[in-house]
Amino acid sequence: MSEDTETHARLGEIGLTNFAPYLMNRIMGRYNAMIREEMADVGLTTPKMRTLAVLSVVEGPLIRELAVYTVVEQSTLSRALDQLQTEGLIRREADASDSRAVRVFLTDAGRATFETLWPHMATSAARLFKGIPDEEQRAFVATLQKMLANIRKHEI
Amino acid sequence: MSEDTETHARLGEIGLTNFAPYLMNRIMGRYNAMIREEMADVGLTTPKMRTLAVLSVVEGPLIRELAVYTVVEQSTLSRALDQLQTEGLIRREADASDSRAVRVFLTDAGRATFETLWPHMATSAARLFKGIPDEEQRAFVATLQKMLANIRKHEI
DNA sequence: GAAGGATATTTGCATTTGCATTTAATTCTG
DNA sequence: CAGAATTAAATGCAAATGCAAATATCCTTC
Repeated sequence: MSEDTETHARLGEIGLTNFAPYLMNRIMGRYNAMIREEMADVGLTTPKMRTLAVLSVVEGPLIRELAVYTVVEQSTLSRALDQLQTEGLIRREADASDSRAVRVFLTDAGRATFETLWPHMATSAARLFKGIPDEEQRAFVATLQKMLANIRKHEI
Repeated sequence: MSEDTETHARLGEIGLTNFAPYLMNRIMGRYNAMIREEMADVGLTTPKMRTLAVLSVVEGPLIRELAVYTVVEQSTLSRALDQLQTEGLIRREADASDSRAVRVFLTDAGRATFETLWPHMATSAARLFKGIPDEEQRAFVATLQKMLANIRKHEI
């Protein structure tokens, strides 16, 4: 099936505000900017903040897995981990069965730092959904999960 | 109303894959990466590609408006416009009533370039929604529009 | 109508980013 | 089991980014 020969409605016909990727970029652009401004005060960049968030939920992932979860380039992540390690918020640990691989863990200090961050993230997320009924929110998340399954490259 | 004292469910309780901002970042990370890889072949960066896309729909916006639409920092956009102008894809034009302001227009060459890009963008967008019924897609976009209204800082 | 403040864009500069490469270790194949 | 191919992570380096400052213009107010 050659997708090249498919015909698509023009963007002008759909309209920018009916084109889902446009809306999602606009929304996440603002959401991420809000979080970033708040985190900058505490000396955290987006990759560092996301690392803490994911590690609060996922125990000891490999660095390459963490790169997928955080949606951060592996080389960028590697450097973010250097900083977090220096600050004592995470620790790297060699994988038991594969000595190329490195697993990453939150330290107690890292977990404590994330606890102070999370309310800001949760508040921003709640603001996104203000005035949107629970049922609609659940349907929205369900659609997002299907979309991720459609597009993801990695099995995690 | 102090939001600082609100209590939020922990991220661990919600689960990463039920947290909408996480899902949206994962999805748009992959979507944007796919587009970026394809555009790199043609010498277009994300800011340049988005500029062409928005200009195909919005006639002669101010640069600061274009920055909002494209979700690109204004200084970054300014430099992207330099390149697009050099390549003959857009032109800047002084605003009639405010000589500080600059309006941006697609040239014929720019429009032609976008026409070749759009099928890729549309195909990637369609892939996101593969297997998702039309009705669900419409509901999803409607929710996105509400979310944008909730979070946007600018009146455009 | 002049001065002070606001706004639109560009530019200087230091930081961040990402691609490509390197290093190190593992797995596959004949 | 040797050697080739693959994989994980770190690093060198050029390019992209974003903040802050500069420049130019406009608006307000007295």
